Amino acid sequence: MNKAKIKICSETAVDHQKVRKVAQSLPPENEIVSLTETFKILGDPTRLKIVLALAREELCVCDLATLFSLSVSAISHQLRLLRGMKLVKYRKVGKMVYYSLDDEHIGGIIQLAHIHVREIP
Amino acid sequence: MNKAKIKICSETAVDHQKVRKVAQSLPPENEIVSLTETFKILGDPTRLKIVLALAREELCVCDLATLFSLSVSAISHQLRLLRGMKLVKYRKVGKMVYYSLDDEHIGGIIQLAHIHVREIP
DNA sequence: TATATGATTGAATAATTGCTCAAATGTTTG
DNA sequence: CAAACATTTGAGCAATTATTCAATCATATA
Repeated sequence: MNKAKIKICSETAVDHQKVRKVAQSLPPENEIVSLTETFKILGDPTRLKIVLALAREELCVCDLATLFSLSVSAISHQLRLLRGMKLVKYRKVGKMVYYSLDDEHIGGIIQLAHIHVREIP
Repeated sequence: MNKAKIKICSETAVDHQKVRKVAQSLPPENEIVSLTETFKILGDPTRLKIVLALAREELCVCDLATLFSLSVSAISHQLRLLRGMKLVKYRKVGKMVYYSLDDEHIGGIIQLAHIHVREIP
């Protein structure tokens, strides 16, 4: 019931056939939203750095805070988001919590994007 | 001169050797920022849909507005950002402006992320 | 030339977000 | 048990942002 035709442009400007064809070829809305959530979580320097660091070494919250000169709280907040997206896992050892990457794909996605940005100049 | 040691955690908690090692292995700051900009621009449903649509067909602003039931203005604003990132190119034909994808990598990045989100359940 | 139309732009607004600060948890150890 | 410490959490705040609205630009055509 959301598919009602809303008139946005004059009929002459819109190529309805093309529009319909493209509409059918797009992924479903829920997949698009999941995709954007994946990209969004990598779209912040702090979080991306955390992911890159954890891809190399298992680190505790203090290590990450020191590494990026940020407060422990700020790191912890971001780790919570990364946990929510199941991108990182953790291991408790006494008071300390060691985080590491928990995703096989994210590394490849970042690597591909890295190739991309290197070619931009 | 920004490397000054800021004390964040007690010395015992931080594994300075590991931190130093990871710090050296990370990409330079400017590349990280470029990476986040790439991910950020894909991290919005409207923009991602535009990119996905333009990857399939060359479309005018009205086509896109109709396709996603959004105002021409909203689409145009987003297209401006995509132009700024050189992800789309355009072709003027009279009053109309036809947009299409202008990047070889973005498709692969989205495709890889798509595989990722499909495996999440 | 005047009008209509596709597109762009700038200002305004509401929503989101990343960080700080303060307080709370959980665990170790004196 | 109390103090210290690593971490988490929630509230608050400043900055960013996606959309709308109104105005403007550019082109076609009547």
